[in-house]
Amino acid sequence: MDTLTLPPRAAHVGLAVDVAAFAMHEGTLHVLLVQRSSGPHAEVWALPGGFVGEREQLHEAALRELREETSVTLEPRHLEQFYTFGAPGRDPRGRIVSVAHMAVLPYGTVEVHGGRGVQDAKWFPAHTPPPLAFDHQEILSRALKRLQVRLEYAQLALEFLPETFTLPELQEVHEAILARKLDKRNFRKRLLAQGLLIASGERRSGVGRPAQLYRRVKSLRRPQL
Amino acid sequence: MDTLTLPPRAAHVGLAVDVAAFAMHEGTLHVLLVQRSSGPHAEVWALPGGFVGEREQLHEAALRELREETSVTLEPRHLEQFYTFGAPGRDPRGRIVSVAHMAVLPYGTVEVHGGRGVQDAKWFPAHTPPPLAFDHQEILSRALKRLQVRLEYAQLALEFLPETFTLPELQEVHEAILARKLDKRNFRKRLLAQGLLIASGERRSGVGRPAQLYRRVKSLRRPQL
DNA sequence: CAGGGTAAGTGTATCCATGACATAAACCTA
DNA sequence: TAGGTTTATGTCATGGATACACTTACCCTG
Repeated sequence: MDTLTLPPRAAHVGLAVDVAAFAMHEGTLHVLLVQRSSGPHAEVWALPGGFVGEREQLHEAALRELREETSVTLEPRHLEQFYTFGAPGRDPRGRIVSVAHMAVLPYGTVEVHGGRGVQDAKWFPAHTPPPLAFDHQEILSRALKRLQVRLEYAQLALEFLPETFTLPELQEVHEAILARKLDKRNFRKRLLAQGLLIASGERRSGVGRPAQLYRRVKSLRRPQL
Repeated sequence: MDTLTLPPRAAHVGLAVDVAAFAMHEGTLHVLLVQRSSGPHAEVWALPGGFVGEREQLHEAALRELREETSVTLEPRHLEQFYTFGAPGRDPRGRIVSVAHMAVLPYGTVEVHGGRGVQDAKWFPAHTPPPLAFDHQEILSRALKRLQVRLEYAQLALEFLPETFTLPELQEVHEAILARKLDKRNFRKRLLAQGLLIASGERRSGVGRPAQLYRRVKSLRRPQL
């Protein structure tokens, strides 16, 4: 019983991770997808993912697959396991169980190209993705729901933005995730009341009145990851 | 690519389930534990659990292990996957990843005895368990937290009780899970306002004024399981 | 059968968070 | 300098949560 001794019926269960990685792009929430080049569902778009190494943490596997398949180099600002999908038959190759993760990449991280085993990698609008391989549509739906829930704790929305940002920009992030419009005045009230933001120097010279720039406060308490 | 072809480095990852099963007993929240009879951590108490079969749903494996190891025959009123633990080294036998589940058993389900591979099975106070094998203390802590969160949706507390129950009994369940006292009047107000309970005939002749009996309303909408 | 013990049951006032809503201020450009 | 465009701001009504003390109903015992 010292080295691994599994019952024979359990020996062929494969363990994988899949990652729904989100980022803001032109005011819309986007999700990172890869186009499969081989295996089942070739040519079809799918969430980045793959098998977990023998000595690998689950979240490490998620990060590795994200980098290998999409050439995204930046560290995700947030990475969170949210559900494990294990229905028999979800993968035609055999019994494969996938620990699904939700990730947030900072604004503007959109330069991706296919890597190992995939022919392309691109951002798609998260609420209206193309047809997806396997049960990835369900995984994506659950990831979106989790993202929306996490938004209540409000810290997470900041991870989509650069270090300094305006309140309208932050509101745009919330609206893109929730897929609905919010009231400007109430949004400001609520966000500023939380005391997570501090103002700095003015900026944003575009059209109309310039907007105040904010940055996030030091970080009083860390949310449960 | 038709039969399972995994990269060699992933071949020896074992997939297991563990179950934190809760029930009310004498006014205290209890968790069901088994005493291991062999393997690592023999003699030590642990959450019921074991390996997932090749053609088995995850929640089916959880139910099966619960029955096999503890002789609990009743259906859990609630079963929910809540986190997957996969740190290398969490099990000395090798790389074993465990999909952890939280279950609620109805009130009074206390007749258990050890089954396959365990020498005993007993209920313990959930907030003050004995030393546990592997990382089961952490799994139990997370299960408790999830149970507390689910309490907000308030349906779940009813699953701990028999079909008819009094408001003080329901309050006792909430207090046992949250590990703090609640105000009687506010509790009634809140619970009755939800419209999930309907009164029936009076009863409960014990000491003091008799308490009104309630039962849960049909079930308007099913919570996400 | 009366009084004491015990637990169930009830109402009000306050506070805080949320949502609806319209106008003024700052900058840019033509 | 006038018009366009976007940021910024305050009030009122509503609903939910919290704090808090006394009355009612039944049982048991003397």
